[in-house]
Formats: sequence, C-alpha cells, structure tokens
Amino acid sequence: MNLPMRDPVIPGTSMAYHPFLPHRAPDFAMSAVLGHQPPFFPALALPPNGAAALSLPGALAKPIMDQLVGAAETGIPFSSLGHQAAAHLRPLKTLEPEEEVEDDPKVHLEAKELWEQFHKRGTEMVITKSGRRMFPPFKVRCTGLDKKAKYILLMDIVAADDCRYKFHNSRWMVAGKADPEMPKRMYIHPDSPATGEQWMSKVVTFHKLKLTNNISDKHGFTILNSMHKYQPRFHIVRANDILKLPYSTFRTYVFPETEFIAVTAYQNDKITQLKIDNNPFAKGFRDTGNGRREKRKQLTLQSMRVYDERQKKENPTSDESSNEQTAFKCFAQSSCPAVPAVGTSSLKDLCPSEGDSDADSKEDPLLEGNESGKISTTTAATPAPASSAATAGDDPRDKGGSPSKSHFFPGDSAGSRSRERTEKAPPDSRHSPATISSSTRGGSLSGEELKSPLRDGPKVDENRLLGKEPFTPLTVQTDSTAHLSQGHLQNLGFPPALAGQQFFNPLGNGHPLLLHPGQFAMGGAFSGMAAGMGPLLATVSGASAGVSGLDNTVMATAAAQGLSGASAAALPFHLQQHVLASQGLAMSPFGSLFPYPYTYMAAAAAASSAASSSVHRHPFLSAVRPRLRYSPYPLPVPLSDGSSLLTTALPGLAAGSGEGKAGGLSASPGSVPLDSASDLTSRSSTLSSGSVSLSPKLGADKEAATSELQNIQRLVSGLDPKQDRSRSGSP
DNA sequence: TCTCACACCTTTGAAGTGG
DNA sequence: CCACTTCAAAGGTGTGAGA
Repeated sequence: MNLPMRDPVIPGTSMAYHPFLPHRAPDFAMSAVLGHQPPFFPALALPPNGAAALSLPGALAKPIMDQLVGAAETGIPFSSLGHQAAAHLRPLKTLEPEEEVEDDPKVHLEAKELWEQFHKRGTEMVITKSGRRMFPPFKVRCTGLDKKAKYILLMDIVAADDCRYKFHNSRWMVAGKADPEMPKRMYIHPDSPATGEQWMSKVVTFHKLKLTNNISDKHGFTILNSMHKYQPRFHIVRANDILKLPYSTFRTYVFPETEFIAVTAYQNDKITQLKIDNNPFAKGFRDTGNGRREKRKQLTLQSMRVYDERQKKENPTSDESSNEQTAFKCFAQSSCPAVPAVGTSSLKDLCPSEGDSDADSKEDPLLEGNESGKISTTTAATPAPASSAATAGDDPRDKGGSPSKSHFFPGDSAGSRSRERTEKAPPDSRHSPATISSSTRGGSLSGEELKSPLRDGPKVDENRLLGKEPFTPLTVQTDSTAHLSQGHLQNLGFPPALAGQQFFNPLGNGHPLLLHPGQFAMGGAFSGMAAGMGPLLATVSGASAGVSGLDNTVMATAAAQGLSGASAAALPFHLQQHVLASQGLAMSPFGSLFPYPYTYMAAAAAASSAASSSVHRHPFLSAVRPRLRYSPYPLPVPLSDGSSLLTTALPGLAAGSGEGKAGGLSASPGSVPLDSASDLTSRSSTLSSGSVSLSPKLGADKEAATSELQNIQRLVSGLDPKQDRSRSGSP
C-alpha cells in the first residue's frame, strides 16, 4: 500500500500552492482514508460574491458549510452539502477577472546570491526550541502591484519532500521517511496590510520569522522538523484588511534556492562558515574577530605546532613551511572533509569558505545527495541578478560592488566583510546584484525596510504597527495534512467553466475536520476557539492594533457560532484565490495527478507549453513525468509577461489575466530577463502571476461576513500573552 | 541528535550632556 | 528644545559540553 507522500515543492514555481490549499494531496487522501491524521485543513468558505464555488474536503464540508451560510450568501445550502454534494459545487457565476486583475505582481528574491551560496554549501537552517531566525533572511522585492491597492504579504514553510535526512560523510542523505509533519503556520508580514506602492518601495523582509522545533510553541514561530527539508513560500494577497484575507486571492511564489534542511545543530562546516561570515550577530566567530573563533584558531595553531614538532621528529628533513602546509591540510581535511584542502598557511583556508565554493559546489556531495542539484545550477545564471541589480541601485550603500554579504547586514563593518569577500567570494557571485536591501538607516536586518515607508506613508494602516514593531508576528496556522482524495482525481478535468473552482471535494468521508488545539499559537481557554480559526490566524502581533482589545463576549459568541474547538470545525475561510499562475502540476508517485485543485492543474497544463518541463527533483516525480514549474522569474519572450496560465488554459479568463501586465513598472524586476536558457530550463519556465484575481465584491454580504471575521480578528488578538491570560479566566 | 549555558556580538532606545 | 553621545538592556549567534 502506498504511504502518504508529501507533495514536494515545485521548484521554480512562482505559485505552487495556495497556502490554505492542500499541497500534499496524497497525504490527505491517505490520512483521510486511514484516519490516522487529523485532517487539519484550513477553513474554507465561499467568497461572499460567490464568484467561484469551491469544493471542500469532505471532512470539512459539514462543519464548514454550516459556518459559511452566514458568511457568504452564495445561495448554496451548505449545510446540506456532503462530500458528494460538494463535488458538485460549481462556480456560481462566471469569473470576472478583469475586475481584479489590475495588478501583475512579480516577486524577486533578494540576496539571491547569498541564498545561492547557501544552497551550494548545503541547505542547513538552524532551528531551536526558543526559535531561530532564518539565515539567510528571506527577502523579496515586489513589483507589479497596484500602487493603490492594499496587500498582505505572507510567508510559510512547507515540507519539500517526504524524507528525513542525515548528514553522513559530509553529505546529506536520505535517512528514511519523514516524521509526521508539524502544524503549519502562516507568517503574515507585520507591515501588512500596506499599499502596493509601499510594498514596492522597499525590500520586503521576513527576518522576524522564527523557526523552531518546539511543537508546542506558543510564540507563533514556524514549527519544523529537524533533519527535514523545507521550502519557504511567499504569498501576496490583495486585501486591505487582514479580515479579508480569507476572501482574497493568494499568489504564491516559490524560490528553489531557499530550500533548506532544518537542523538543531550545524552539520556542515561550510554552512556555518557562510553564516558566520554574513551574519553580524555571529561576528564574534569570524576569523578576524577576537571571539571564540579566534581562540579556537589559536588552539588549533597550538595543536598544529605540536603536530609539527612531531613531524619534525619523525621527519627531520621536512622544512617548516611544508610541514605547516601539511598540518593545515590535515586540519582542513579532517575538519571539513567535503572541502578540498588548500596548501596554504592562511588560517582562513583551514576551513572551507566561499573561496572554494565554486569548485566545491560542482561536486559538492550535498548536491548529489540531497536531490537538489537542480537548484545549484541556477547559481550563476539566475535571472535574479539583473533584477537584484536594479534593486540594489536603490541603496547607495550597495553600490560600488560591495560584497553581497554586506547587503544583508549593512550595519556590519564593510571593511572586514569586504576583505573577506574579496578573499572568499566566488567570482560568479561578486557581480551579483544581490546588493540588496539594507536600505534602512545603517540598520541591518532589523531595519525593517518596509517600515519607514509605511510610517512616512500617507496613512499607514492603523491596524498595523503602532510605531513599534510587533513582537510576535501575525501568523496563520494552516495544515495541509488533509487533502484531496485521489479518487477524485480520476474525475478531474479542466472544463473552462470550472476555471474558478478551486477545490474538489475529495474524499468526503464525513469525518469532521479535526483541528488540534496544539496547533495554535495561543493557549489557554483560547485554544479551543483557536482550533476553529487556527487556520486563519494563529497569532497576532501585539502591535496589530486592529485586533487588540477584544472582549471575551465576542469570543464566546464566536464559539457559540460554531467556532469552538470542540466541534473541531474549521472556520469559514474563503479561498477565492485562483489560478495561481504558477500552480504546479505534478504526477503523483502513484501514477495519477496530484489532486491539486482544478485550477491549479489547469494552470499548470496551460503553462506546460510555455514552461519548460524540467525534471522535478523529486525522485518519484521525475521518474514519472516531468513536472511543470513556474518561476517567479518572468519569461523572456513568447509568453506575454502578463499572460496568465489561466489565460491559456481557460480562454474565458484570458482577457482579464492578460491585462495585468506589469503596467508602468518599468523598473520592475519583473521585466528582468532570464539569464539563460539553461536557467530557464533548470528552473523551468517562468510565469509571473497570472492568477485570476477575484477579489471579493463585498457587497451587502460583506457586513455579515465582516462581522464574523471581526470576531475572528478579536480572537486573534487573544494571542497576546496578556490577553491569553485574561481570557483563560473567561468561560 | 538535541538541549542548554555561555561568550560575543548587534541593535535599540532611554538617559545624559551640551549648545 | 534640539542634537548628539553614552550606556545598558534586549536579543541574535555559534560553540561546546552533556544528556
């Protein structure tokens, strides 16, 4: 019997999955069937305007539908919808993309160079119980957004495959099947919502996002499994209020080079070195510093002297220099087996550093062993450079060919870094524009690039930061363990009429959706209710003024409305999103299509002609059929940049999707051409967001829905520790 | 493989100082 | 009152010992 398999992330995909959509369909299918995994599935709901009907996993149908009735007057007797009925859901009316496709978001990964180096050396990302930031920090630059419209930017991290890894013989190797997946959490950028103009004016950084392996984490950190591979995803949602998040369109972007393996302790010295060299907080460990590293070196030198002396005794003829080299070589090889030893007396060479990265990467064991070689290939030829370069131009400090490292931490002493860079940086990376970010006042990561613009902006959303940066990021917890039934796959088709249909009712086994309270980032009495809305919002920054100050009454009401965790019902969650232009189509290892939502597949199929079908790194997939991939990087030609996958696939939507073209954003990185065909191939084709934006037309129904959402919002505020406490006392 | 205490570092903002 | 400097606290890092 086939075991549930994780849906691997589609490399080069700009929109692989809807964060709230099952992106591990097989898992759902199996778990649902076997019932061994609480089908924690993000709440779903019909858009208020009923623009598109969606199917829900059978398990969710009942509980969710009940909630939907009041939220969206779609006319569908949700309560009567069983899993089978859900399967019959159809778009209530023709999609009208032109109403919302006013933008054509393009996203470019910042600090791409560093990410690539990071990827070349391995893909380790440290996670700790108390939470650890991502390094390199996930930063992106957005273009093509509607300047006036407000957007919410989110990020989440999903399992990249279904394997557990181990670092053996200096390389990452599959060590078995993955452990049960951790509860998913969606990190909402603290500056959300903000206008497109604001987002585009700065680099959007997610450095506040923290990773942890603490499954019971209450801070809202992203929970990951150690020794498992993950893929960060970036989402753009056009919504002027977090409350509307559920009703909005999600555009998802995946950057292959950001894939990583979570570890509790560094395994690969190369990664350690890379981070030490680039992270200001680790400055104390740099070779040039006076920190432990220095001491360590001294110790090393001492030991080497001893070794040297021994050599002399054993080999009286050898001269000092040669001995020294020998000693170093030994050291290098022993400490960093994966790195070719360099016969130099420089201490720097004792440890692998960027200097040997190039040659290294080519035969980097890791790349061979981690099935991610595909990514490494993009290092020197990614399209990003150009865009990044443009980006870099924004920050004067980045000019002058300063090492990319400094891009990340402007505050860091450029001098030392520059020097290091000169010595270590690989040629191919030096010109890289990765000259990023650090557009803030001398500040580095914490600069929160987006902040200033927001503050200075006309009127920053009041719901957001109140002058101070939020402590705990707003997060939406989702879980994709529950998904579509494979059985339905056989029925999948791509009738244009269903273009807007996002979901299929999968399985419909009638089991209620179970939301594990522990999956929420809040505790106490709130947990129960949290269970109901967990998928929507797990935690909210205390600074998110808009959601603070809730009262228990409302919560109680909400609970009474069926949001209680007891019922394990998922909160209505509109997934009006659409054909994320880059939704990938994949073949399951079982020989059938991955049960992605229609549109996803349709989109993928549509794009197949334009997108190069590169072999997905996933062994199963690659073995079966090439997987379509869409990269955030725009396609050079044939395919109109603004054209959407859907357009191709769904003629009916073509008009609307095509217009979104990056409009006036001349400087838009989105226009950055791919560096090379090879890159194109490696990453698969690119298609920028061609998603059919179907923002909800919140009409009269809006109030009802909003009202409910406000309740949610209030619940959300309960994430604040203080409120948690107070709340725990209430019934 | 994980956890923890630790030293080292950056960042941040309050307090102090001088014009 | 403002601008600048100083200082301490908070927080981020990798290390290394121990479990």
